Amino acid sequence: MRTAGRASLSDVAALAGVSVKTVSNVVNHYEHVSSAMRERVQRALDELDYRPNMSARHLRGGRSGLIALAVPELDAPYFAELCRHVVRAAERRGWTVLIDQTDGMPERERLVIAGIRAHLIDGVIFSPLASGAPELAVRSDSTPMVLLGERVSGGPIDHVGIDNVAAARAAVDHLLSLGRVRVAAIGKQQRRTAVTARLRARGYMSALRGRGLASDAALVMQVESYHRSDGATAMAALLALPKPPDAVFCFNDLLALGALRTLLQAGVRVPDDVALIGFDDIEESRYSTPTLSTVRPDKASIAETAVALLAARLDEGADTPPRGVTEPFELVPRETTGQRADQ
Amino acid sequence: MRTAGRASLSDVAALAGVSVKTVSNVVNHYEHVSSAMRERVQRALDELDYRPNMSARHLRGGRSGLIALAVPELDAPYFAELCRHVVRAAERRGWTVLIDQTDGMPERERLVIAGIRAHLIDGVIFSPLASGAPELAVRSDSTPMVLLGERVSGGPIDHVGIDNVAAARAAVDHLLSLGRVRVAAIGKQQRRTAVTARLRARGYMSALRGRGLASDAALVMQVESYHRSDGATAMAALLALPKPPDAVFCFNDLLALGALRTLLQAGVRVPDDVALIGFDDIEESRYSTPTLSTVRPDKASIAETAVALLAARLDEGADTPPRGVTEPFELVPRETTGQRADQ
DNA sequence: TCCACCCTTTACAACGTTGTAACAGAGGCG
DNA sequence: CGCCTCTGTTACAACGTTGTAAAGGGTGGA
Repeated sequence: MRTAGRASLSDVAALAGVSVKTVSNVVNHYEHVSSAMRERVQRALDELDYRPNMSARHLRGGRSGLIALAVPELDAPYFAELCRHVVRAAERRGWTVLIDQTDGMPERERLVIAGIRAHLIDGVIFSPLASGAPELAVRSDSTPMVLLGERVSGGPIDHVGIDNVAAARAAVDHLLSLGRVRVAAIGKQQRRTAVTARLRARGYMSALRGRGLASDAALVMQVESYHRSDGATAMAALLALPKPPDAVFCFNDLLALGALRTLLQAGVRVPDDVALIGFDDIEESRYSTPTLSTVRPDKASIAETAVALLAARLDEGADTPPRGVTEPFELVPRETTGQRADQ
Repeated sequence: MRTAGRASLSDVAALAGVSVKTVSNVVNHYEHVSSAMRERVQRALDELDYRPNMSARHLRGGRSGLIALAVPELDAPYFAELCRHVVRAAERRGWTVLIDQTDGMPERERLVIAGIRAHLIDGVIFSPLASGAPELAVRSDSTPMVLLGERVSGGPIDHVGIDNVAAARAAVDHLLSLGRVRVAAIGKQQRRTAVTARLRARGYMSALRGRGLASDAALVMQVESYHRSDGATAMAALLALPKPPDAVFCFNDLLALGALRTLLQAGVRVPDDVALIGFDDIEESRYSTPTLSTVRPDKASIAETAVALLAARLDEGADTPPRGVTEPFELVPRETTGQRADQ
């Protein structure tokens, strides 16, 4: 037990006085091994503290037991929470997760799409930010990939996501149901590839139309990225308007929490003067004051489905048609839309 | 370019009509290859979209290019932010990071210590929660390991951390400098292995003594873990005391943000009635209302040092004496200790 | 008694890569 | 002209593992 885990099957075989294959059979719980032999080999295994060499197994067997999770930022709470679930779900299937952090940079995402880790990973779960259908369509690498987020139309790639239009509509409709009439939105994006932003914007417009309200372009704030600081800045701009909004829908919780900070600092009462709702239901939203209303996608379920799709794809090969799964979401009213404090 | 990345060196060699080793030489930019040959091989490489097989390289060369980061929880903001930095620092050295999530469970940490990933990773960066010196002392696996956190006395393991006693003392002293006289602490732990908690408690006591104040056991709150909910619960208990505190030092920011929620919900004014300070400086602390005073360890520097120590250990082997690095920290006063709003 | 079958163990090859050594050929020098 | 050195290319082996096939020995039925 003292020696380091550097012994190979042949070392163990030599010590036990048997063939390499017999040791391998014991390690892999092959059925037809006499119990005497099993015991003898096991003693040698223990004495040398044998650990299988994963690279050799992979080389022989073709699978590495590794999957990659490629996300923009690990420290964005939504992705941190998602990552936790993915690691757990992967673990249940005997997979280990390695991390690719793209920062949403086109070049980094291009590498993920091109399969920079081919021959290392069995598959990749990819949450694109800067890449859309065109970038994904030219993908030549054959490593199984599951996309998180929107469906890439026509692409042969499995994906899992939620109905962003419906979810955004539900959020905005919740604000409208409070009687608010000037509902702003924070989170519009310039980039062509920002599909999710576009869908949530569409849901926002749809909710307004549904109540017969005209939309006001001045109330739709564009942001560079989806951090607290972007939300804070956008909210400040909204407050500076001649006719500021009486409610704000933020495309994610971080934006909303940044906006909340600006509102409270400016002495605006939330929700009395301005109601607020976010998107993602990160843990933090349950502890802000006031607590943040939001839309909750089922992250555990998304993670589990993504890993399951990867597993299925791995078993089937690339021939079966791509699958798309839409996971449910839930409206979570809290104090920023007038809910009582009991969470 | 169409075909998937499944071609091997020998496929390329066959296409180019040369030996396998020549292709290998081209791939590895070996010096003595004629430019005509180089070009011919490159064409074949491109045509077949060759990607090196990492497992084969690892098997041959002994290194995998993978390191593990073993942390309790990825979705605790401190670890999420740290993880981001570790991934970046590793990337700079050509390493990929895979994640082990221990949940702070003894059994899971035992596996990390035992080297569950031996022969897969080149090294591991480990942030233990449930394991102390005894558990680490019996480590038999020889995979290089860098500990995040406290020094394991006498152990042969590199580590990087901060001076927790001094940092906690600085935090509490900051509260005392505001004239507070009943300073509570949230974050004490029962478990023997909770070294960090013990050191921060020691810093707390030391700061009180430094100002000639007696410590009151009723003001030191024990918690199960370091989540927002633990902080909220502990704060509620403190408020229920006959003589509640006028300041609270929380052993991390999450506890503090939970406590803050309880305070505000109870109508306590912060910092007027109760001042509050946390530890970690997670991004969230800059956006709560009021913003949270805290102690900032240099996470980027901790991550970089950890990876550098791993690299050094990998080059040197296990023979050189273990290194310990203490990274600096910084007191960050914000609104919960009366700082103005300009962050 | 012989053959067929099963149980147990083994030898061999192959996965893809690269270090080592070796080879052929060209050029320089005595 | 022969030896040496250098360039460019190659064959081979080995990293550790496991599937395949095959061998030795035993058992049971015909």
